[in-house]
Amino acid sequence: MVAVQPRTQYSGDIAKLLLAHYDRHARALPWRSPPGTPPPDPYRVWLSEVMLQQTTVAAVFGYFEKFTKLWPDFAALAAADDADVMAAWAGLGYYSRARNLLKCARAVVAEHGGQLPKTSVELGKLPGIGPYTAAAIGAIAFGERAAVVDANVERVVARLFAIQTPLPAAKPEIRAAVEAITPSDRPGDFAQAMMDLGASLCSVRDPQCLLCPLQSHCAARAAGIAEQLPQKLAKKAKLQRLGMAWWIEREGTDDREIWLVRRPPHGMLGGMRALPDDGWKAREDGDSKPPFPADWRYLEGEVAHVFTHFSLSLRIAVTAAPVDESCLPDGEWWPLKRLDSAGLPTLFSKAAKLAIRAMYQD
DNA sequence: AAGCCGTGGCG
DNA sequence: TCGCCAAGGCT
Repeated sequence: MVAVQPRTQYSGDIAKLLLAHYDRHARALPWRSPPGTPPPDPYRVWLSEVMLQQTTVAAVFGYFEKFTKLWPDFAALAAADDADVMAAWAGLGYYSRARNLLKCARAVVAEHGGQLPKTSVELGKLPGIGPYTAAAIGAIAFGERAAVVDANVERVVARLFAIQTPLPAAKPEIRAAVEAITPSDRPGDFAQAMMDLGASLCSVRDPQCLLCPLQSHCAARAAGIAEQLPQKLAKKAKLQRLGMAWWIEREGTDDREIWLVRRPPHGMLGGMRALPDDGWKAREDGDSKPPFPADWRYLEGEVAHVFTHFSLSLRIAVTAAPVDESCLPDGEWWPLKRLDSAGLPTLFSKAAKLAIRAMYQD
C-alpha cells in the first residue's frame, strides 16, 4: 500500500501546473465561463451538472440548449408542468434526475427565494444534489474550495498518487488527496481542469502521459502503471430479460392514435410515458397474456435494449381493431403524427419504430 | 450499503 | 459484437 497523503509542498505545484494548462486548453462549453473570468449563472451550472451525472458532454449539449430555452431560470422551471419536463428529458436517461430537478427547482423557489444556497453543505440538502454535484456547484458557481470528485478525478488522482486500492474502497483515500490538492484560488477552474484532464489525456485506455501537465508529479507514470489504475472490482454479469409491449391503434379524428400509459413514478423509466407492457416478466418462451382479448398480431423481430443492470429483449404485438376502452389500462390516446413529442424513453421509441414500420408495410 | 437507475460511444 | 465506461444520487 502506498501512502496517499500528498506532500503539501507539492500540492500547490499541481494546482498551478494544471491551471496553467487549463488556461490554454479549456473547452468552451455553453454552461462554462472562460478560465479566470467571473462564474456563470448558478442556474446553468446546476442544470448542467445534473445533466452531466453519468452522462457524456456530447449527449448533454442538445438537452441543455432545450431546457435553458424553455425554462431560463428557477422560477420558470419551478412553474413548469411535470409532464412537459419529463417529456423534455426523454432520451437522456436516469429519469429520477428529471423528477428531482423539478423538486429542486421548486424547493429553491419556495425555500430559498429563487436562488441556490451558496455552500456545498446547503446545496447537498437539495433533491438530486449529492456530494459530487454539491461540491461542483459550490466550487464553480460560488468559488468555494470544495473537493470535487467524479470518476475522472478518481482516475487522475489514483494515478497521480499511485493508489493501488481498488474502487470503490479507495474512495476515502482519493477524496482526502483531492482535498489536499484543491487550491483556494480558482477552485472551480481547478475542478473543471481535473475533469477535463480525465476526459482527455488521462483517459481510461492509452493515457497520453507525455502530453500531461502533471507528468513530473505522477507516481503511476513514474512506475509505468498509469493504464492499470484505478483498479476496480469486477462487476456482476447482466441478466437477460424478456418482455412484451402492446401497440394499440385507433382511427382518430384526423389521424391514427396510439394508446400511451404513464409509468409509475418510481422504478424503471419512472414517470415516463410508455407503451403498455407486461412488466418484462415474460416466461422463457416470451409468452405473455395481452391486456385484453383482440386480434393481436405478434411482430417479427424484437427490440434489444441494454439497461444498467440487465438486458431486455422486447417483443411487440399490435392491434388496430376497435377497442372497448373500459379494457384499457389508464392512459391516453396520442396522435401518431405527434409521437415524437410524447417524450418516450429510448426503449419505447425503438418499439414504436418497429411497430410503425410493420403497420405501414400492410 | 449494495443494488437500482439509461443511454450511446468506443475499441 | 460486446463489454466497458461516463461531470452520481437515492434508498
